[in-house]
Amino acid sequence: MHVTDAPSIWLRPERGSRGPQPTHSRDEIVAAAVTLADAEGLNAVSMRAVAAALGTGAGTLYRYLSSRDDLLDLMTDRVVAELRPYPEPGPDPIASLLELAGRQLGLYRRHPWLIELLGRATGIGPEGLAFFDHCLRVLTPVRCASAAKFEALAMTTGVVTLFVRSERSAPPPAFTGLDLTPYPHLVASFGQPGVPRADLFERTLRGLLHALLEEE
Amino acid sequence: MHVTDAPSIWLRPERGSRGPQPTHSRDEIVAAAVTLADAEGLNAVSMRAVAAALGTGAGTLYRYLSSRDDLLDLMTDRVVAELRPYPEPGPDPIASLLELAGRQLGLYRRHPWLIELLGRATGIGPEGLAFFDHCLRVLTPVRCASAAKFEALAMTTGVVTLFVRSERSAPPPAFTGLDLTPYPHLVASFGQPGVPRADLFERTLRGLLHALLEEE
DNA sequence: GATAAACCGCGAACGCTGTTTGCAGTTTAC
DNA sequence: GTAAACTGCAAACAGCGTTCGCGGTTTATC
Repeated sequence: MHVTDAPSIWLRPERGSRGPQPTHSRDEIVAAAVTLADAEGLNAVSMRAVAAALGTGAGTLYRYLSSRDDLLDLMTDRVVAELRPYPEPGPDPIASLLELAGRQLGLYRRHPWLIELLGRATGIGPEGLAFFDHCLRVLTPVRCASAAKFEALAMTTGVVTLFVRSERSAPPPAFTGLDLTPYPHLVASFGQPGVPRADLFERTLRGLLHALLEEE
Repeated sequence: MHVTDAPSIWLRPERGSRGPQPTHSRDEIVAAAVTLADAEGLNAVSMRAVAAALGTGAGTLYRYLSSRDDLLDLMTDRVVAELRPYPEPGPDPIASLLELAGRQLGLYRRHPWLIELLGRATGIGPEGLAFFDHCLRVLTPVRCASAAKFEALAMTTGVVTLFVRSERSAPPPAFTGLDLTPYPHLVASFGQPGVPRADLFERTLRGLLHALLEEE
């Protein structure tokens, strides 16, 4: 099995000391990539497209990054910085955590492509660690095992992404031409309009955190 | 804007009446693709690889499917059929729903690539509809709006995927070489080992469903 | 001050991807 | 019997991430 010895992008210096002054920078490249992703989605973030936005060729980017995955990691960390400044934790840890979850919700709404990137195992950067650290700080008064807090935070972030996903998923495609007789309960449920509740987000997370952070 | 008039793969007949008997079939192709995905992941499911597993060329597959997305939709519906036979609903709707969630958990564990496919807007097939319909049947005794049930079911499926994701995500990469002083709470949390609770799955879903299905 | 190592931008190329197209041969409907 | 519809197949196209080699530039070292 092959193991890449190349250090993570977070540890690699941007450039050495020798050589001509580079035309671009990691920050400029990542900013261009984020702009592209915000406008046209993750698929539009090809090395060639990002390079073209900077007026150069795809190969040039590899002077600053070692792969597209590195670029995605940097993009993630860049927008996660938008979660700052972290609000000072109040007396109620759950309420403070809900406020942080609300900030995440806004972040994912501004940058929908983030959702596709969260499934990756690799790539947690300084800003991601800082946010996680702040969440742990908020949870300090809660008396339960660290592992439970980890689980609760992971689940919270996950539920936030689920909400954004459900917001973005279009209404059901009307099932045109499909025989619905095998699905009687589904058909029956299309009676009442059912206005979605406004407090669904907070309600869900409260139920979740109550179950996961129960003191023992 | 361009709108594809091509009907969904579920409505298109497998073949017409004229012409020679085809060498392959949708089912055979989808089965080969699922085998490939189970063994080597979704990225290994290229049209060429699937075709090679069937001893033919990539172009041939387009006699049976109109795109790779169609293939992914068919793969999803095929494995969702593994959720059958649905257990007869018991007296407690929440308990019955938890049992169904457990079946989903097993399904996602057997076919991890399913998780990557659930984010897509398109592609709910007959088996997916049948499972959804059965969930609604289980929830019949619960007295709340249909929209709330929809939300609860979507959230349940989402939480199941979050669990599988967290199971598959490797332990933290040990942070080799990274300066951890900016993250004091994170470092402090690495004291107690914290054995993960076994009942986490059921506990989480109960808290969630209690919050979402509260009768009003 | 000269030399060598390291770095820059650039363009061409490699192997991979999903998809389209044209061709020859086969089966069925009218 | 003829025409339409279908089949398998191979080649080709455009796009992707990535690598490589080139000439030119900057810096560290002797």
